[in-house]
Amino acid sequence: MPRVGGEQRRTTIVAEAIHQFGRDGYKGASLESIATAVGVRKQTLLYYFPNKEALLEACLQAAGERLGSELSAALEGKETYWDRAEAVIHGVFGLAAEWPEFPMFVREAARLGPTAFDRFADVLDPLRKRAIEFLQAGMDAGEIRDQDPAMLLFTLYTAVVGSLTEASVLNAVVGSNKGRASLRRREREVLLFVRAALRPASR
Amino acid sequence: MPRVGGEQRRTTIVAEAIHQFGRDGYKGASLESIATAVGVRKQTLLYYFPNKEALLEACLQAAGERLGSELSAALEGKETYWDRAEAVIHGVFGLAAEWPEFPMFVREAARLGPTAFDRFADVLDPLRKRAIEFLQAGMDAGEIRDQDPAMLLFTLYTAVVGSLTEASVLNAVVGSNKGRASLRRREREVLLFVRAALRPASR
DNA sequence: CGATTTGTCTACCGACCGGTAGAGAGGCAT
DNA sequence: ATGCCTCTCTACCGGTCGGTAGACAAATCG
Repeated sequence: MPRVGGEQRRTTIVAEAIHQFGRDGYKGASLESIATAVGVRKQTLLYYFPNKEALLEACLQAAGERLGSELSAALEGKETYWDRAEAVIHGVFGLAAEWPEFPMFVREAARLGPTAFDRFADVLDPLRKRAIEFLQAGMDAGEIRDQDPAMLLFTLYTAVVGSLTEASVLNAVVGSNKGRASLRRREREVLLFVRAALRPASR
Repeated sequence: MPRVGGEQRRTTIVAEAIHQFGRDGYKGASLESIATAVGVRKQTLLYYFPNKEALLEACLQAAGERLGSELSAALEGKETYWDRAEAVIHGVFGLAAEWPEFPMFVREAARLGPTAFDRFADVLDPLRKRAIEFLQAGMDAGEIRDQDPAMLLFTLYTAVVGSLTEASVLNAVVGSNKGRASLRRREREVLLFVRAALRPASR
């Protein structure tokens, strides 16, 4: 009976839960299989989290914080409009490379409805606000094509997350999407796409 | 005991199953609840489809055929590059307007893995091939920014489906996403975005 | 009209899932 | 050493799910 103890157990359980919630969906992932993967009995898991929903909320919180710190670090020192946009996209793709289940988990969180998703989005709200201000400023300066900045941010989100999560579609449309090479290719494609979409009408 | 009989029962069951698979996911939707919604017992449903997976396959087939015929009709008579691209996007948004669970079901199908998704994609393969040829021709003619046509098609897919399915994200980023007005707004945004992304570098 | 096919039902089963109750083992402070 | 707190476990429960067996009625056909 290995006694790993409090906080560490908690975080490994959350990490595994994010993995399985992302892979199998909230309903599809069972407490039993999450516990087994961690090397512990289901009841041990229920000692740390009173029920499945509480575990989900901990996962949402943790995922939000992780993405937030990742993006904050990526934005460090980036000044121009394009540098910052590229840093965000590159940061998300980097996170996806080392943690493939993360994008799938975020999408599952969105699927579960606004109540669940807000738990994730609230952590990122400062970044969201900054992003919208930044896009608006870029438009005012004529560096970015004029449009609704919030809708633009949403469209950018769907393009990035979509290209990270729709592996089956990629397979059907393009073929061969395994491994890091495909990920890099998709990142490049999204970067080109976004650059083209941000570019003002006449430059 | 109303005896609706063969084919009609089948199609109403498939329609309801697409609805619930899209809303609750494949695992989350139970045969019981699908049957009840149709107004029939679970065992009647199992009379038409030997098991849950067979029901899913019928749904994938039906969804593919429906989308295929929708898009074929939308493309009728459209000649220019932009007209055709716009017709496809407008067609998909139109289908989403009258059948809100359809995009969610497609995304769920993609989540279930390539095996399941291919059942849906195979029906659309002729359209996929035509789309890639069309994009390539547009690039050769200098009407569309030069890039990998297959990857471009994938990115367009993610932008359209994402903006139709990520309602929770839209809510968190923009606020107010209920009703047809929001759908029209998203269609307009996707159209602008895609137009900007397709536009050649110098015009 | 009787037989067969088609469609719907009741009854039930084994597996699994989320969650409860509570025992017991190691670490820590007194 | 004793007692307490933290952590992990075994045992079990009620509910749900996918699926089987088979009765039975309506439609169809000879």
